[in-house]
Amino acid sequence: MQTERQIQIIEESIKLIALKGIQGFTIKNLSKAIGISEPAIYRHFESKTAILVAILDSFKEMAGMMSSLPFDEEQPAVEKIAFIFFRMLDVFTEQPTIIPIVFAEEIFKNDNMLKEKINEIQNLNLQKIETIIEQGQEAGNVRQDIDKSSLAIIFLGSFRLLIKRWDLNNYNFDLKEEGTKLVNSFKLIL
Amino acid sequence: MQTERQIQIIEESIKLIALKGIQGFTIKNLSKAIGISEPAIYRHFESKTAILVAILDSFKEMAGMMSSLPFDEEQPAVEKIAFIFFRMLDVFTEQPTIIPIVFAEEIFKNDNMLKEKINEIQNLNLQKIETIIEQGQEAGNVRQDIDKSSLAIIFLGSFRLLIKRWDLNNYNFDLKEEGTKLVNSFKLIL
DNA sequence: ACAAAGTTAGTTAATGTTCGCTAACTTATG
DNA sequence: CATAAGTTAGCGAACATTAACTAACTTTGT
Repeated sequence: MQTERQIQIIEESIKLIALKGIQGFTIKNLSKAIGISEPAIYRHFESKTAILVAILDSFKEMAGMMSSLPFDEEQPAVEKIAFIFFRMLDVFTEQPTIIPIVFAEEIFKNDNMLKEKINEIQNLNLQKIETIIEQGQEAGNVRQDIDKSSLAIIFLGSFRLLIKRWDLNNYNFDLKEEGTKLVNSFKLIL
Repeated sequence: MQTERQIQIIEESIKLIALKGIQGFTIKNLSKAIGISEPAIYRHFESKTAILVAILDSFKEMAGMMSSLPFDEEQPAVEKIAFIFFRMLDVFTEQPTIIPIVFAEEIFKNDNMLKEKINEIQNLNLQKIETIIEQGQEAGNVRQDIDKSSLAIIFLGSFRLLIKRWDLNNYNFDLKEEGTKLVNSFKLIL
């Protein structure tokens, strides 16, 4: 369980990284953002790395929730995939600060444990989509001339690029609109 | 024009960033990798930022070359796009160290000028592909029910994800093989 | 009921290390 | 002999973290 202060530290850390990059994520900047002294941070996390671990764990939890959505098996793959992506669009529009972290694995290249965690999260998402496509191909509602793994990479990859561009261009277009356009393209492709 | 030493510094910097992340890119690490003292670096670049600028400029030059390939106008869009992606596959297999930099804009979030440069490079690539698709749609050899911008994002996005995964998984699969598979899927989609 | 003991969450001051970078000097080269 | 390219020594600033202490609560023993 996390205390209120711990949650606050995690949230401010995410904001800091989103805004200033991993190099701007210092205990000094963090404590300033929260309004307590630097050593006070260490009453709630034993190290800076521990904060990063907590951030990634919260992301993993989120990814886990996303990938364990209880779908009606009868539903065509197109619908399931559209549902997942729309859900993600909601999450990112509500909390745009997580984008640079979720999609920037290189940030954690320093630490092997963190790198592993990021990789796990990515695989979780990719596999979920692959499974849905597989089921669709078996049920005959998804084209079979393209491999399920290729289709999964195509969907997730293009979705990631769209979201990253939205972030990089200071949210200057309507993500939900463009996202819907993209997902509709997915429907035409499947 | 760049001296031999400057080129060496740029190359070692890229390697360092690829291996240790932006936080591992320090003048100390750099000078150690090259085998000279720290102040000697400053005989060749006036600051650390100047090195990063030189790196991005070399990438931009590369992207410019890629996007100014003289295509036979008669050629169908599929062929042009396949050609570009195969070319990129070659570049990345030869120099895998550039991957984490080319595809990790967040690294440069600190500095606005660097951020701009990265954005420019990305737009260059995206626009080139969009133009090719547009020509293909006009010539009637590309489907018209999906917007050219969506198609461009789909191709570039999935390609990026594939390459990033190759990097993140320590090059443990055959990139050219998987890349060819993906490009063949593009052909089926177009 | 109440004082002693312990916990929590903060403070200021200071630790050793690393950062990018500079000054002053030396060596190698044409 | 002048210039380019290196050296050693050291700068101030920032880094993550620790030490020592304190005020405000909570728990415990009688």
